[in-house]
Amino acid sequence: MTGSIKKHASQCLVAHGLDIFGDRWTLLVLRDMILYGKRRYGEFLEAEEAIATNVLADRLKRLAAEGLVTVSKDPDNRRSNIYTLTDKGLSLMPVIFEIMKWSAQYCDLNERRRKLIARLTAEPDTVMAEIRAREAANENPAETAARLHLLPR
Amino acid sequence: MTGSIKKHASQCLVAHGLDIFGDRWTLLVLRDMILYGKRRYGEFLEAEEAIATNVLADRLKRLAAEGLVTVSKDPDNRRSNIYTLTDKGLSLMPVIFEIMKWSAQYCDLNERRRKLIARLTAEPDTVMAEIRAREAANENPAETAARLHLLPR
DNA sequence: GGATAATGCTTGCGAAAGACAAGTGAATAA
DNA sequence: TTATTCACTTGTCTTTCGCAAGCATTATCC
Repeated sequence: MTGSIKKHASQCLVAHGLDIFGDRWTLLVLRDMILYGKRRYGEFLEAEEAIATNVLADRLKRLAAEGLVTVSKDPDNRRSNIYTLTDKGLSLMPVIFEIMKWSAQYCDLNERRRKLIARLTAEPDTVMAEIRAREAANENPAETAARLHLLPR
Repeated sequence: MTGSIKKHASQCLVAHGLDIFGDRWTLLVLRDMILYGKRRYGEFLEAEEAIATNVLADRLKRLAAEGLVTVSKDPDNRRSNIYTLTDKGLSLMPVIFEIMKWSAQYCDLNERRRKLIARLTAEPDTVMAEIRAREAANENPAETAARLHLLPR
């Protein structure tokens, strides 16, 4: 493993969360899975933030070790792993939504994003249900993002 | 400055938030301010997670640069700076609450904490209003934490 | 009023983690 | 059966972190 990231060994609930996803990359991988339905190594590499390959491999291992994702082989292509969100991973949706809502207060938003934020604010439970339904259905990323209006542009 | 932490230079709202508080320490400092009402360098050093002095100095500078806190001199002790949350800093309360609620799902909680989480879930707006009121009143940390039942034990 | 202590940092250094480029091995495609 | 794709791993360099020590300013003690 590339790194082992020292844990805070703290009783605090905030610190416990940060032990698991409090670094520069883990939440971005989870964002790709939750918002965009990405499930493959190569898909995560396409993100505009350009995570390094070794760091991505490390974070995926860690996410699996923490039980936020499960790993399986793609039955149609045995080179390819498929990373699937567990309930524990999906339950981070509210954290990600609140980060988005916070940022939205201090950024210029285009129409699309304004609508998305409005929806996350007005009916978060509906959005979460949609995302859970998509996970259950194994829909492909492009369709998903478009259908759920989660794309940034 | 100790570090300058490379930014993601991303359009994404999640990435934008992480550019500001997506490291191992920033949110813990904000937790100390928001939950416990801490306002001085020395108080932050007392946290059980034991932040390094240079990292703390760096994060406080950064928080000020991002407009999440303001810095002033303590009128009663001119050695001491006072770090005060701005509205932008206080508006991170929902993010911190959601992290706590997420962790709470996967940790054993004592009675005190269970009550706190129940309250954060049932009436977050009331808790946020109390915290804002405390900020406005400049109450001291020990009193605050006790009165608002925010202490971990 | 001079020594001592408290406070809030800064500095220096070794260690850990990250960024980048290149390489590897298994599976698939041509 | 050769080439290519995919998912990593490895190696090297740079950045950040952790720790101990030092320093400047203000306050306190005698």
